[in-house]
Amino acid sequence: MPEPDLTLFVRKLERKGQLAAADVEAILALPFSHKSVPPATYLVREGEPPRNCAILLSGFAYRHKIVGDGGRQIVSLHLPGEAVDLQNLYLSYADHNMQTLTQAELAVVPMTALRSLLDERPAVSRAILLHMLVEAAIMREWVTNIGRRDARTRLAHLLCEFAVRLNGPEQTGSLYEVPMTQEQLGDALGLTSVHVNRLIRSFEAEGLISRSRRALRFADHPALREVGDFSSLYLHLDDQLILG
Amino acid sequence: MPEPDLTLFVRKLERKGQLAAADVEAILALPFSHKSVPPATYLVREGEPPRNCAILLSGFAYRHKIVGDGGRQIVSLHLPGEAVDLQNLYLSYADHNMQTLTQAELAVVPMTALRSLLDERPAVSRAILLHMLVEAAIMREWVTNIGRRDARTRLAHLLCEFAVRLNGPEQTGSLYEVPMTQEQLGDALGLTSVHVNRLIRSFEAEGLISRSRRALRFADHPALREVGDFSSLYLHLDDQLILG
DNA sequence: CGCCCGTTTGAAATAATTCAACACCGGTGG
DNA sequence: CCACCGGTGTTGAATTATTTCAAACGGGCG
Repeated sequence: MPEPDLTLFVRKLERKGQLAAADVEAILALPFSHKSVPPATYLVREGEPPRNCAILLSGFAYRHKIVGDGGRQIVSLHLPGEAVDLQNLYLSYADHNMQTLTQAELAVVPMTALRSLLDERPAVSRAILLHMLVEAAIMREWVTNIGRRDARTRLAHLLCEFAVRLNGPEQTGSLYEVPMTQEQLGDALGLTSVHVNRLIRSFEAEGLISRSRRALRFADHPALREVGDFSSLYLHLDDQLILG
Repeated sequence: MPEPDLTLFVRKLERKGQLAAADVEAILALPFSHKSVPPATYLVREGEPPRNCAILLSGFAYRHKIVGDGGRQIVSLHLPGEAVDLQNLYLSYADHNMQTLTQAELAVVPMTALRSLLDERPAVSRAILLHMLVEAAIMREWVTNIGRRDARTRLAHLLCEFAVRLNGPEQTGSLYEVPMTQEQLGDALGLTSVHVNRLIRSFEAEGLISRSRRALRFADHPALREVGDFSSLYLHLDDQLILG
């Protein structure tokens, strides 16, 4: 196993805003401890004060909230390379839970180190801010997806988003693994697992997707985009940091 | 009419993070043009590159997206004192629309001026970042509200949120005006205006609220919070900026 | 006065949930 | 090696929340 480090995280930030060599070094010099955790590990619990910020070196994670009647809503999904607790950076307690979806490798960075990095390096601060803006844009799309699209469209939309975030915009017909159970998909979409199941089966019956165990293939990618009312603009993939 | 200025905006930022006198001065020195606009004025349109950032001196605004079948989803509401285009600060085009809800007074600040302010003043940058974190927290709650609560709970929740954001946490039984039509409420909640109407009437019949024209009184505030599964924690009202 | 936008109400239609049972699959222990 | 187990996926039938369609009402404003 390679010595774990933060290069993946740096690369994600660099893709957005241009960082000077000194900025990159400062990030890589961040103190962290390495951790490997099983699926369904809690990284943050609602109500906790955030002491650390976990960066996903590998594996997937999700953010969720529990409502009064026990229902669960997944509010975001996180891919390898993402810093998972940035949302708590300056807040005194977490308003949501964060849990791993799969087995995952983490770099756990003390919040204080992160905060002083941001104070000292405006370029890093801008890059992080831009990253948060994109996260917010994704959340706006989720609100829209859940609020105003029917179940079929909603699911197709999420599948498209996931594929694009994972493989970039041009993964026509590609194979990928959705690391979620149908119940988790339901919790992300505001649907029941039963209904998600029926929708998946009908996508399959219509030849939009094909499956083998948990892996999923976009049999007809353009059609699925169409069904999902999907456009990747909100992901701001090509957005570069605007300066001045 | 008083000479318009940015003190309300400053005060909102100050409530969160402590700003030095020099920071406050720098914000107040921001160049802006003053504008008074009627209800339903578009401040930003999806696809536009953001050149300016409007700050609401008075009046309300909302952010929304349009889906394929013509449906509209309101993704956030904005109160006087809020900077409305911060979400586009570093993005090259807007992924949503921004529209005034009521008649409004605006301070229109050039994006470039705002960006250089942030570069020069880390404290302001932190305060803005904290403000964005709170906005994100609200959006997580909206996703949860729309995705996992039934229509009745959902509406009660939104009414509670609005009351607290407007008047602070202790406005028991207070009178306030919801500046939205029932159709707009529906678009914010992922419901139809017809259904919103029925819910409002039933709240009224149960003595939870009372109305006179557009104004609304929380006749039984604790009960409405209960119905709405509402807790104000996610608004992070008492959160102070954490340093170091 | 009359018009228009927003509200109100009812009845019929439908999308999605609920409940319940069963099948499948990979993993574990006998 | 097989048997069993728990979690996940699959399917059907009945129920329900919400939408749709349509019509009427009300009040503020030109």
